[in-house]
Amino acid sequence: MEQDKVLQVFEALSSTVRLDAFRLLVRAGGGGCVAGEIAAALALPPNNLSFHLKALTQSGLVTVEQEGRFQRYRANIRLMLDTVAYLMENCCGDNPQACAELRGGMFTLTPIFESAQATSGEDGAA
Amino acid sequence: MEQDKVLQVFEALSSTVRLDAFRLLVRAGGGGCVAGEIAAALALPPNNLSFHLKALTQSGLVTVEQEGRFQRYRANIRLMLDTVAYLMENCCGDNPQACAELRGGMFTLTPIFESAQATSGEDGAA
DNA sequence: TATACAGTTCAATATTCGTTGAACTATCGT
DNA sequence: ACGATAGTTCAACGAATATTGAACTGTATA
Repeated sequence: MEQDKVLQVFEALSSTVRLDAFRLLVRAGGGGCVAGEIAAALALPPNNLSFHLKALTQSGLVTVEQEGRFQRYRANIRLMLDTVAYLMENCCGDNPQACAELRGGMFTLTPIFESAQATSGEDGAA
Repeated sequence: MEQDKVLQVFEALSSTVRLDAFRLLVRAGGGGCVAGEIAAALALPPNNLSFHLKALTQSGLVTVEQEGRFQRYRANIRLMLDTVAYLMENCCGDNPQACAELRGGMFTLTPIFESAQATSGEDGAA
């Protein structure tokens, strides 16, 4: 995963309306939501929502699919998890014990690392 | 976890220098880094770094501890994971099977939910 | 084809953010 | 106490962001 992409993701999530919209789509799951549903849920004028949805889409955090005259948006959970994996790369210099301590035993991140590095193939993988 | 806090976290991570600084601190683990080390690693003037470190600190993503005339910064991994948990709340309407599909089988998030809801005690948990 | 509906695009404005240089505070070594 | 080191704070300027209203594109329906 490139840093530019990661920055776009974080910037996308650093606005109230985009954060709300994304969380709504996360809750909606694979079914996603149509733009109008999001606008209603967030009580936003359509042009403003469109602006934010565009940012979310360009970041890759959401996908759009046309459905008649509707636009159906869906959360890209995978990208979000890849982003977290990017943040955690070489956490604690890859010392698992020190890392567990720092996390307060929250949950093991190892599966994230493995998956992320296998799929996004970071830098040295090639 | 409150939305305001989450927004601060994402805004903190949506700048190149803050993202770099945070990742450096993640790699450094519990030992953290002194401001000068970060400035050297990132090739930034101290006043500019100070500006960004302040934002990171205010978001809670990093902590500071004075050490003689140095300031030692450490990543708050826990907050970052809590933030991810906030994003994933009620993912796919809490349908684990649909959720696993959406994630592309990346890794199970259940431990995140449990931990996050147990500690931050969100809204409907009670 | 004409009308309504669903969303997007555009221009303008106000606000916020990031960088720079200068001055400042606090600590260490002598 | 003095100078040097480590960092922070402040003011100012340019760049980027968010919101609004108006006009626009495309799809459905009569």
